[in-house]
Amino acid sequence: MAAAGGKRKWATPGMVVQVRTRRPGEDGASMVRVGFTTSRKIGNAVQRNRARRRLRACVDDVLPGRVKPGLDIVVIGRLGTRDRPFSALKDDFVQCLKKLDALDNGEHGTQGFTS
RNA sequence: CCAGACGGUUGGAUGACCGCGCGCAGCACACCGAAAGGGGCUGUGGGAGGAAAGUCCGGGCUCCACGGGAAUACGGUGCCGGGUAACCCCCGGCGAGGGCGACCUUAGGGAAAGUGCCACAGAAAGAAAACCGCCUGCGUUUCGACGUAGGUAAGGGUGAAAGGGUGCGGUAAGAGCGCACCGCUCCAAGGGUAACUGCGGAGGCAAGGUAAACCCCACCGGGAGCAAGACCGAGUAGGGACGAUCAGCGGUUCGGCCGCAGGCGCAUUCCCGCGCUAUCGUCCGGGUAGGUCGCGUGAGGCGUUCGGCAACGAACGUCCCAGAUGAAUGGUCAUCCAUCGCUUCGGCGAGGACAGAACCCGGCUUACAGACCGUCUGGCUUU
RNA sequence: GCCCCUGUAGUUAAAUGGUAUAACACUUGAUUUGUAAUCAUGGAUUGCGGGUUCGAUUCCUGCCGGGGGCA
Repeated sequence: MAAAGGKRKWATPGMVVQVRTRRPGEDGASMVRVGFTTSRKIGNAVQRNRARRRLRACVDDVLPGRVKPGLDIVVIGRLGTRDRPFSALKDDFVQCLKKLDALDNGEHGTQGFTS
């Protein structure tokens, strides 16, 4: 919720991404946490689940080792999430991270993330 | 070959890698939690439907209520026979209606038990009825007709519907008044388990429609639903028991034991009455969050044989086949199979119907790209 | 998942089985120099599809949409 309320977000046809940097005092300062949101606009329960799974698969593909630690990321599904080709979906995600200045050029291992 | 009717099957296939939740086996950690309980890794097994949908019927199961029976009320069902655990379901038949036909549709008991309704129009909407018309008698007459007493349902007009239809005879005019044919009602041989059918006979024809209007008759029905229900069980706030301490006044057998006062509640004001009264500790019980079970061997699937026109039943063999709970089936790739578009006929591109289990079964209804199989009807052509 | 309620003009509501009615809003016209007010005027497949009936908003039935409740 804190991430969703923040100002840092970017939208593409495949998804909307919101980012928040955790304060030092919070738990898991070195981890990246990812949350997914799929609203009823997308369709019924099965269509929402499928959109959510596609987003999760996309994040699992892209994320490891490329994102600054200590971030909370919220990925929101849109109508396009269901039918968009997977490679385009990945491109969307990378573009979002770039625009939100979340990509990490240095060496950080993947400390794990929860969703 | 064209057009059509009915029934059934299927609901993309194979493989690879990475994931998801569940079962089983093994291993490890003592990781989360107060507890109940949950979790990690590895291997392995299987993981949506014919409608899983709508929640419209019928059951199982669970809790609640209930001594038995009957009646009433309310709700449902409603041709006959069969099937089934049961049904508003299914099968077979009957009647009625539709179609050239294959075939389809059908809430289809009772209208001489009673009540209601049938708007508008029309004279009249039900044991009826004379508006126009037709005919007869009498009276008047300006010879056109008018008045009056009757007869008459053939004609006109109204309506969804006007109390058989057509023709001939008959008559003052008419009329089942008589006759023929058709229809109808009643009796009824024979057939059929029955619904029903009906050889034959009788009757001049009565009894309009509506019961998905009230109703009558027969039969059936207790209520709620897995968010049912059962077990384990924090914290907080109530409840109970025990112990300790304190009180505005008085008493005291020194026990929160008794009385008074005060406060609060019994809708409100006064009087009376009734009930409860503070703090701390320990224990007990109900119960909430949370957790576990319920939860999948079942009216079960498949196959063969037998009985039955069929629905279905029986016997034998064989198989174990989803179980989530902020809720698992996904992602990517390759080859093929349908489909569509472009095509220089080599290919290229797009792209997969309706739809997603939530306690479980039997039905119904609704949605559905296509593909395949079988039976039958009508028409055309050829032999 | 289960259980209820509801659907009529643009909106809010009526209507014994018998021409779908009213208010507000809207369209068009009249009145006015113009506006308001006033007068006239038009607009509904009764959510959709079947059935019963001579006739259905009403009765029966199947779908569709909207709203509410149950731990």
